[in-house]
Amino acid sequence: MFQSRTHTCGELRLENAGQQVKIVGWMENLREVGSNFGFAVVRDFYGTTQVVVETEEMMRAFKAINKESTISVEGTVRERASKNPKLPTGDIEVVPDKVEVLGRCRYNELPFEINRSREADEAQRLKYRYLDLRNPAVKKNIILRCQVVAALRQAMTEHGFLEITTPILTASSPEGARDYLVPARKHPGKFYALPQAPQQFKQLLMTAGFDRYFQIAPCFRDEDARGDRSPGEFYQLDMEMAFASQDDVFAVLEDVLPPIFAKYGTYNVASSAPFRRIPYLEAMETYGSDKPDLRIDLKLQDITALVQGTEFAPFAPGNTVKAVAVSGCVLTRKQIDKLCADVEVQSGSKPYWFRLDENGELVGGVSKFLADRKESLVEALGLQPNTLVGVAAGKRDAALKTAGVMRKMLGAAVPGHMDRERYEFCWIVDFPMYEIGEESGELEFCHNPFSMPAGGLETLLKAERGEIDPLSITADQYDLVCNGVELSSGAVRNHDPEIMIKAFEMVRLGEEDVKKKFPAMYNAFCYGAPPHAGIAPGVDRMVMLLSGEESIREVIPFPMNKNAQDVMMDAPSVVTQKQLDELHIAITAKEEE
RNA sequence: GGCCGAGUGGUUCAGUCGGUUAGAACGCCGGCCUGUCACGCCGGAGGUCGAGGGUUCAAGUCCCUUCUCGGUCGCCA
Repeated sequence: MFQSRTHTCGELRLENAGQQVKIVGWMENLREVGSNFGFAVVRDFYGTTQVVVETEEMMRAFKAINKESTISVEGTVRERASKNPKLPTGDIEVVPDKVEVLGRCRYNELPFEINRSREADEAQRLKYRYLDLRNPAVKKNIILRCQVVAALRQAMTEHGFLEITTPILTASSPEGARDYLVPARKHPGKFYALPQAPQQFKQLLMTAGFDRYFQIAPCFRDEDARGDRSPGEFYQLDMEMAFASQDDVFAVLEDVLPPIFAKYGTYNVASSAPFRRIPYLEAMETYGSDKPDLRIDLKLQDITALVQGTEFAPFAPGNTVKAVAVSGCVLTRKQIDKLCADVEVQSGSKPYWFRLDENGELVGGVSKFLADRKESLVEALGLQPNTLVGVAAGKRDAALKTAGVMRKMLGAAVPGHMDRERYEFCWIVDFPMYEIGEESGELEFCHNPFSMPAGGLETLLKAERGEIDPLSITADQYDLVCNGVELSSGAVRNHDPEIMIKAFEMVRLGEEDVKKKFPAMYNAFCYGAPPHAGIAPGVDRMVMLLSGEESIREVIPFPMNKNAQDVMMDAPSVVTQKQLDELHIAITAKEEE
């Protein structure tokens, strides 16, 4: 029977010298320094401890153990003859009198070296995630995640929020992303869906009279992955407040997040309340993005009027032309070309540039088309010698996007324009309620139909009477952005069935559609609902920002790969015909196995 | 689904203009070594160059097809 350890591998210090101890863990390494003399390293969750091997018998015992086997070592703590100041346990070693294998590693060659697993092929890391996670450098992100989640729970609880769990098996929702469907055995032909978010449940909780709700909520969406978006499932700090305004929601997060970012983040500096609020249209106009990185000091300027009448086709009338001027530009011609190529990949449109050189001459890129209007450009953009000007031209949306990508890349590439070592939060507010759909060419909801239109029913009635442009209606909807990462979307909800129906009528839908699409919520709101508002910051993305990782998979304990496969568990996988029969499922087409 | 990149011993990579027996580091195995801590030194094993087809006297290298992985866009309120 296993007898417990007396100490962990991170625990022993000089004052333990002379004590009889038992440590357990994985055998990380055996360094043979002499004949029948060497050092074994034992690693557990808490750290590593050196075991000194000085007898022929012990050397034989240790050499017989494959690395990464779990072992127990009983022996005496001794002060080291040569200490290692880099290790917490570097002052001592354990002189063993008994070593025992607890779980043998049957392989003497591993898929990768544990301490270098981060350099290994990602497919291998995911397949052997339990080995990858033995690496302290990999494990630390998961530990950070636990600490952040615990801190969020504590802070939300202290603010009077109740954590309430909501169903995982629920109804398919017609809005937003693709659902994960679960066939219902007892109801042939019918399906549950995994929730894309607890959106409707939390609004129902408000209607039920819970004043402040939160949940570290799993969300499921069947959409393709990104570097910062894991396929399949992710976690949100989902929250909702009754009898609350936009300001109330902002106040809570402005109170909850900065201390956690400052404490657990790589940078230790976070914006303090209140965060900057930037209207959506202003963000697009000034930063070319609805998730601007405010650590970069560059802003976009509109030069459409200034470039009229040039020979350059992209500057032709009807196109929008945006510029971003970067002073003190040290980039070489080659670096500029590379950067432009990267911008084109990310934005989908080709960017242009010109430069005011050291002598104040207009040179490079599209400068030859602009020579005749140098003065006005220099004045309008406030150009100093040695300034690079990135230019984006095209249809308004595309030009803004391209200029925004360029702003981000130039800010990162040219020294002096980005203060990296901080967390810079902002709210993006006043999102448009409606847009003209690209396919339909008609008015559609821009984001989600649950948001309260600014001004409520009155605004919608004005639009209906033709007194205002429906496209000018904004929603009480907001995004939380940090360092160019969209952490979260939230809104003041539309809790009034009358306004809800009117909002739907604007897009040629009506009461029946509302009832059909959101029966529970519509019915509930007919029984008296409180005005309420909420938000749901992504936990994975927060931990990503805090850890400084570029890939979201580094902060998820068991991530799926890009194609939404779990290569460790082999999911998704085929199931038996019996299971299919019980679920009334027939496979109509299947790839060859 | 589109575009870009990658795929070479267990792992990470190099491989020039198509030309001798495909190299290195780490890991593994064996030997030496009494204070290492990424221990060191000597030696050794280990490769269908992702798969299939083509061009050629000759293909890791060039062409076509395909698979896998990553990035990106579409998509994701």
